[in-house]
Amino acid sequence: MPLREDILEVSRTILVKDGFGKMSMRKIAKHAGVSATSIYLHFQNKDELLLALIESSIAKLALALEKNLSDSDDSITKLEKIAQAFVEFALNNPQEYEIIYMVRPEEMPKFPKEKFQQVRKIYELLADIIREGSSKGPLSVDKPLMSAYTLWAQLHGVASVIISKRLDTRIPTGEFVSQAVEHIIQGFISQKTPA
Amino acid sequence: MPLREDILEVSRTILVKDGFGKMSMRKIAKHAGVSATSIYLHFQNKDELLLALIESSIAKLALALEKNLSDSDDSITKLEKIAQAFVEFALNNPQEYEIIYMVRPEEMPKFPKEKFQQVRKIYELLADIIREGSSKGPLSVDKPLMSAYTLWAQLHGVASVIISKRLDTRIPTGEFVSQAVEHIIQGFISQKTPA
DNA sequence: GTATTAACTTAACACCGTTAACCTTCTTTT
DNA sequence: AAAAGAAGGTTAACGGTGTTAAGTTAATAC
Repeated sequence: MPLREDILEVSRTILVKDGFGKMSMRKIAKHAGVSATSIYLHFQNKDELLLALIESSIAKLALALEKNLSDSDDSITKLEKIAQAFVEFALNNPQEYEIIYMVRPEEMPKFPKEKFQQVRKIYELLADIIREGSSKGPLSVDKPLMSAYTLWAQLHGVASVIISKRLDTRIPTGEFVSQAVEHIIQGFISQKTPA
Repeated sequence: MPLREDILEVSRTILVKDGFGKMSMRKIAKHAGVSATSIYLHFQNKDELLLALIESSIAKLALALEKNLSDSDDSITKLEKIAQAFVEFALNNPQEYEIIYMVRPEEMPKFPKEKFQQVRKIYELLADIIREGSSKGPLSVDKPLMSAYTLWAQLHGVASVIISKRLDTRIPTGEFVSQAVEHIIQGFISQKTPA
């Protein structure tokens, strides 16, 4: 009785094991013990299936970030921990991270914007910390939401560079991550020099 | 008489116009007035063709960056200009930028590492500026090459977030880019607060 | 003038996402 | 109990993909 959830689970397994490129409808069907066309009874098309996978991966990422939040920490420590957790999640779950942030837009032309709402929760989480650190802490920031996006883009850059194997082999990954994360967080603390 | 160069040119046109996902061997062949299999006389497979395209796109990017270099500028201005040029190139040539930095590794399993050497020139260019600014300027950096990678990863993050349409619709792109770039460069100028 | 090589061809293989049409089986309605 | 419908499944097929094998044609080299 392979239903929606079974298909999703099988897909997730294949995605994590073989990556998005190898995740075909026929392969999913075979692993679910069902014909390929059956999937279309539960999902409109592959994009919709992918979307469902993205949603669950986003939830997983959000959870991983929140797990590293402690009320007793000051804003900077919070940012540091979250930044570290973000990159760690990406490196430990490259296939899932990839579909969250790296699937190319022209491959999913009708990607519904409202489904990305879930990701916004992550930005709002970042923005909240930044806002907190900005009011009663040492963070010098005037537009928290925009800064949250900047932070996120920076972290994404670090993660994606490693995942897509674009890091120079001379540079050790671990060292790069910790230096980059430290540098990025530092950028939020520093006083601006007047122009 | 479509030879290697002709195929490359046709491929480049299709890539820029329709994107990587739509760039099929058969389509290239049709536009080159040749059978699909002919391409395999000049390129081992699609990955190799793609690699050649990546190389030429990298050269184009390197040129775009160098064009914005002026000896009369101080290190910070140089970094600012290059950073701006980097993101601008990405946004103005999204398809080419995508294949340079966003093509997933599992789609090109046998990607020869030494071919990425060309990209290194770009890092070295960044590293040189950082090194210069570190010795006789206000940049506080101890590992120039690693810092170059950090800078590049951050810029890539900003570019890729926009190209892959992951930027919140509430945030205006232009403003985001300029604020993010400014913030990133600022991060290289700032004094480190002692741990 | 034979041999080699470069450039090309068609036919085919094994995949892909997706659709159409059809078949069960179980549940609900009359 | 009979009819209707929904839920879950099927096979066959369309048009696409990258790629390989085998064969052709034309020029160039000895």
